[in-house]
Amino acid sequence: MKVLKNPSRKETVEVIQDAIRDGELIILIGSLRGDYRGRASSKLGEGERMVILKPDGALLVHRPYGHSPVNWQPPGSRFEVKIFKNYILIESIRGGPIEKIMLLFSRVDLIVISKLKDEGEFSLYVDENDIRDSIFFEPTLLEDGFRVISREKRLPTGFVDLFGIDKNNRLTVVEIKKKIASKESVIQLKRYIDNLKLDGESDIRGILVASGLSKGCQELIEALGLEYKRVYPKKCYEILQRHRRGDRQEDLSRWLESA
Amino acid sequence: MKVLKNPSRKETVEVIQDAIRDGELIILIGSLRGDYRGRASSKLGEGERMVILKPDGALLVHRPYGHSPVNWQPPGSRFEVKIFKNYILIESIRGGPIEKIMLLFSRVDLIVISKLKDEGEFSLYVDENDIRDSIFFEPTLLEDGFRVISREKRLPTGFVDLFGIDKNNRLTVVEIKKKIASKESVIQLKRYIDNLKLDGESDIRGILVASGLSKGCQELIEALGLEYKRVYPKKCYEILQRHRRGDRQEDLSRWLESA
DNA sequence: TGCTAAATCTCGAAC
DNA sequence: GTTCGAGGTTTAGCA
Repeated sequence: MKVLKNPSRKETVEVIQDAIRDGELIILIGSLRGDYRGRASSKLGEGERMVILKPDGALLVHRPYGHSPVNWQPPGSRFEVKIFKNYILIESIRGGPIEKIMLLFSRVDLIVISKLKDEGEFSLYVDENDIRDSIFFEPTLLEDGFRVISREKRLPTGFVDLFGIDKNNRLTVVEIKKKIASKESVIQLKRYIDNLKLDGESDIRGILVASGLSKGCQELIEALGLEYKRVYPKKCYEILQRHRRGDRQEDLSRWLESA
Repeated sequence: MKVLKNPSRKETVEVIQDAIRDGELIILIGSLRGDYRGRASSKLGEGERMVILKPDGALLVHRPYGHSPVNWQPPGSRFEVKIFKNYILIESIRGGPIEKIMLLFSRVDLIVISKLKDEGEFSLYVDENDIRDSIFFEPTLLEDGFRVISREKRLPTGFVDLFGIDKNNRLTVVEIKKKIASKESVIQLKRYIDNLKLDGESDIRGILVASGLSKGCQELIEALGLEYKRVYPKKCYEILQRHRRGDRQEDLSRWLESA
């Protein structure tokens, strides 16, 4: 971690160039003007802002207010830093579509250089239980006329996520995957159905529920006489909010332990 | 500008609370976990990130990569900072829709507090000169059959943006505003026309060009016998791109002088 | 205030 | 690499 207050122009350029080479995050605070040319075009007059240069090439210019950066460049862009007259000039060039941002600092008040190590997992929260429960609460999410018999039904080869009856009174087995379902999931669903058939049931539907299918899954599903139903995490979450309104007491200590 | 390296927990809380009260921008670098509940729900595991708290209530959690913040809160949210066990806890609550972010810092490496003064103008696509030039290049943008006589014609009371002749050979004065035109603009246009009438001209059209009118302007325009033509910044930009293709050579020095 | 349409949308996955 | 779809989309413009 390196912090420089009121650095000289020479210092500024050197430190930034070094940091870019070393893959570090750079934060600048100072007074600058901005110019952008690309898909659109914009001009930004002189003012005090913070500028972030990320190791992956992303660039952000943030004013002291607002959610969104006033100017930016996506990851993959290339930085150039140099002294231009009495200014520090930072350019960011993107390759396709060709776009260019120029930032002209009349003053740099602060530079922060920092190598951030961030491997924490991020999950937009809908896990398989949530999807299962949202179908339980609103079966039309899966199909009109579907009725749930049980959640988490035990079979010799594992647990069936959902077990129910469709509007034509056919037994239906539902396998749920959070994101993209693999062929493995399809085969597992088939295995459950075969299991139940050995138990004497004959006419059983199998539905794979997921927010997507990996390559070749659709063909396999059809070949095995199964079905696929896409569900949207966002929609599931909305259903859960409607039905779980009461019991959503968040406990900070529990979060601490779980994470 | 205040910079604290490896502040104590007590120090951290105090400094942040003071900065929030004083309407300052806060930058934090440290290791943290995050939790979000609202329209959706997300969990973010431990990792090193930068967190920005803006005076207007906006919150941004940025990983060392990517354009978008991994967690955020829009302006208008309320911050709370406190010590929780061995952690620093920052909460941000939004009022509608009700959303909440919890950030749990296991370590704060750096705090930067800064009052940024930023009144620079931001213009996307075009400024008034650009609109004027795009009408010059493609007069049909204003009206079929319109011909430009001069840009920036001087009058006793100021500069007329555009001066020309319409398809019926009537003299036409054009006043250009970039965004929403105010009543002041309408009155100014009327003043120009009265000026020209004193010079002997009798039949003069006045057209106000803008991308919108403020409340009550339309009535005033009609009352004074003037006209309004809406132009779209994006459309102007496309016209300029077509006509300025050759001389788009950007000259840094010129930018410096113009801004 | 609530809806609709555009965005320098971004981001990720499929083709 | 290009295209397509979803998003805590965000944001601006209007009714």
